[in-house]
Order: sequence, then structure tokens, then C-alpha cells
Amino acid sequence: MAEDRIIVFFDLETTGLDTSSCDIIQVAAVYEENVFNKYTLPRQAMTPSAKQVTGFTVRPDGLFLHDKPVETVPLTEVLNSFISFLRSFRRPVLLAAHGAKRFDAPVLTRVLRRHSLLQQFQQVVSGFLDTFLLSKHLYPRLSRHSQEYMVQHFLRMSYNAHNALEDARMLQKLYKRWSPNNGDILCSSFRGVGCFY
DNA sequence: TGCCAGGCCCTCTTTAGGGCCTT
Repeated sequence: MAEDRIIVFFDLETTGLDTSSCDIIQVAAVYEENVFNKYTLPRQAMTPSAKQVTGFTVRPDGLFLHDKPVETVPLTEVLNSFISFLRSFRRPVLLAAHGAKRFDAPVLTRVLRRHSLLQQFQQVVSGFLDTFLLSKHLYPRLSRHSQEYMVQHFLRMSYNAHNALEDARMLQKLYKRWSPNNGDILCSSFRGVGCFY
């Protein structure tokens, strides 16, 4: 991992939990005060549990979040502008998400590959950091390691969980509170999934 | 009618089961 790499915290909201088939609805990321946040209209219906958890609904007239209309852009535009956002820092990026290994990285990689953007992505992103694995590594005795629990436990805050932007912001706060060393980060990082090597 | 995600980890384990975690 390059010494001068930065860690960008990100989160996805999707139509469900099946990483092999779900559609992305929201991509959000933060690096310090820099923010990326875009929504896109999924091609498929949301699972009932995803609808309940995220508050998103897909209607004939567009995407709604808690019954308020949300501005969407085509998925290709979301992905291209996300890569541009990451490239703008002009340093290798380690992308961090809670559960990145199991969920966010496989979904993002699959969608990037489908849009022939994986190679461009790889030129900017050196790997992923899974803060779920990191929290288990740092605090193995805690009974739970969900992001919502971690935020309550370490930051004594409740927040708008399951909105990708708020999740990414809180993850950055948590990371700063934890202050992991390079060894901790390496233990919880991976280069990619599938052909992302 | 019965299916409906799936990998990881723990233990009352390994010839298994169940909870956690992500949406």
C-alpha cells in the first residue's frame, strides 16, 4: 500500500442484499470535508426489507426518500463522476466501508465491470478497507460490531443510519476516534474482488 | 408448497447450527 495514500469513506444504498444482482441506488463518499453524493434510479424493484431499512421507494415518476422526490442521474454518470471525485485527490485511494469485503466492494466492482469502468477505477483505487473487520480486530470483546452500535458506543451519537452520506460521514468520525495504526489497517484491507487484482 | 443472500465466526464444533452484518 502506498505511503501517501488517502482513505476515502464510502457507502452504497441498494435494492437489496444479494450482491450478485442488486442495483445501486445511492453512492456517497467523504474525504475530510470533501463530499460525493449521487442517486440513481434502479432497474429493479426494491426488496421489502431494503425499502423498510433505507426509506427509498421507486415509483413510476422517480425515486423517493421518505416520500420526498430525489434527483437522480444515470448510473454511468454516477460511476464516472465517482471515479473523477476519487481521482481529484491525485493520490492512491483506499476505499473504506463498513462491511466492504462482504457487501460494498463486490457490488461496486460488479457494477463497474458491467459498465467497463473497472480498469479506470483500479487506476485510482489501490484497495478496500473493511471497517467491520477493523472493528473486530481492534475491539474483539465487544458484543456487536454494527456501524450503528459502534457510533452509539464510541461517539455517543445517534444518526440517520442507512443514508449513505450519513453512514460515510459517521464512518470517518469513527475511524478518527479509533486511530488505527498501519498494521491494523493492513489486517483489514484487501486489494479487490474477482478479477480486481 | 416452499423458496426467498450468503460468508464469517463462535461454540453447546468440525458428520452443525445459529447469529451477525451489509441493503
